Amino acid sequence: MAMHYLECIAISFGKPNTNCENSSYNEEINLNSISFNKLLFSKEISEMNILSANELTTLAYRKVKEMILSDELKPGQKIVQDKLALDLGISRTPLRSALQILEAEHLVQSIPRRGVIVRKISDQKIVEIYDCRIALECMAVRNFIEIATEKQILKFQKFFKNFDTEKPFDSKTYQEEDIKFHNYIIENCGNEFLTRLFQQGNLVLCISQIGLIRPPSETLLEHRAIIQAIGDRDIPKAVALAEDHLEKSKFLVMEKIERESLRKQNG
Amino acid sequence: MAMHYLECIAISFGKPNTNCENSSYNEEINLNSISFNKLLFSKEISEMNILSANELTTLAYRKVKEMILSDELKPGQKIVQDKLALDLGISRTPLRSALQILEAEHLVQSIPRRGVIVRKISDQKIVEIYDCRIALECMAVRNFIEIATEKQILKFQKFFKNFDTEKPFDSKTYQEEDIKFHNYIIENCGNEFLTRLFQQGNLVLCISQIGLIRPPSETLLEHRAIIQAIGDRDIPKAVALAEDHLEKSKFLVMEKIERESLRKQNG
DNA sequence: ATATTGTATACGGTATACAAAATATATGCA
DNA sequence: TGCATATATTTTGTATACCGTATACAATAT
Repeated sequence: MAMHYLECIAISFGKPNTNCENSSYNEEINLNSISFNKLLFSKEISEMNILSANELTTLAYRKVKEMILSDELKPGQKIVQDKLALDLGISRTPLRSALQILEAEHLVQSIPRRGVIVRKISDQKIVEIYDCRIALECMAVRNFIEIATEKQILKFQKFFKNFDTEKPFDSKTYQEEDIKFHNYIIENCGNEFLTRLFQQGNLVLCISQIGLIRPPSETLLEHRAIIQAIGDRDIPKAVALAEDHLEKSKFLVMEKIERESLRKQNG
Repeated sequence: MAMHYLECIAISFGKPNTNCENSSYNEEINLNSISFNKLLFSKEISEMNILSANELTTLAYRKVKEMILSDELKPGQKIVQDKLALDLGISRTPLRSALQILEAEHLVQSIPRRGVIVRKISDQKIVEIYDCRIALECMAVRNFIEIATEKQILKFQKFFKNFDTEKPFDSKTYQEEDIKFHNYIIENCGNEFLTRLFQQGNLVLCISQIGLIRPPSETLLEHRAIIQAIGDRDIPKAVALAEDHLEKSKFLVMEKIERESLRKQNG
């Protein structure tokens, strides 16, 4: 049963005289018309070079994702495709494509013949995500130290330079820096698959959605300590610090769950 | 700028008198008409309760995924949507939806206005996936031992019961058992997010695609040792064994990369 | 007053139609 | 014959139409 589409091997891709010559097809696309939420969509974390540029699909994907992560579309809320498509100025087809992707990312749930609703990221899920991050980021720190060039280390040491415990700073900017900091390690540890896994599962973004878990005064010192240990290429110390850093935030979320569980019991 | 679709909160879901009463919407759907590749699509690993039952989309998703993982659709090959849709007996719309999902899973790459091609999973990627699996599965083993009930342990100890080093056995069946074994730990360690991450990233399936890396005679003993250690609830030992088990396979793939790299240099 | 059934409407899922783009083919010219 | 340009064909991406199902609401029965 030889299927006839098996014959259509792609041999002519990347030919000269196309607008894709000599470039990776993973290149990102720019849709300047959309104004991004800087925090949630900082270049490092979600230019989503995973995705291709089905222009309107990409537009819808980004916009809807932004709406979900910024709580403009609320958990449990049903997304009425006609209305949302109208609002975005596109037809339902690309919107539905975008929703398929968001469903694969688990940000949205499709119920057959009912529609698509926004998923809720429970605190329990946040704890679970933290456990995954701890496992993966510790691995990333280890590998990063092993393979990082001096140049990479130097660039890494620039993180949080502009933040000072003395004078107050914008917490949104701080959170953005936090995201970039963690992503830098992930993206430079020599494991491309890891980067993709983080993007696919929104491991960083999902947690960021609930805002800062601990005050910068606390985490800034930890970040600095991690930077120091990595600069010294002290693997055991860096891994321990990174683990502790995430573990502490996770613990706070666990405490919150505990508190709310007790409150429920006591009425 | 209050958007009008914000008002359409889904409140009436799960009403009685519908055919969805009292049931989770995550329930799986059965499309008996499709014959699955048992190995690649064993119930445990990919009934994909993540996905909703857009019936034809789901059908296309499964079928195309199976075709990719079984090498019926080969890496680099272009998927001509018209032809494939015709072959599957559906229109391009649900096929395209399926391809969107597969792209999010990175099994396929979409190039704007050119088409969709099947991605190649390089040996280098396999190594990267192994690193992620080592980090995550060690965490899973630890948590599984901590929370597993006696019943779960007992069920777990049944794995590989029917395999004997003395008499030969079907390697496909063995690989299937291997997949189930690893998935059992992942799915019972109390971290639902982890399960999803494995499904989303195809962490187990991608590696299985290249077939058995080491002979069962070797891995069977390791599997048994892990089972033993978990049965004893010996966390350090179990984690060490699990890590070693994966690390050994990873090492073989790394050696293969090395060999091929040398062969290339020497012509 | 409450429950039940029937009907209207809204909405989701799929197929199809159409336009834009890319690839393949043909034509003309050196 | 070989290359450049023009034309035809294929194929993708988007919009829209259609159909079936789910929900809402009203009318009727209990």
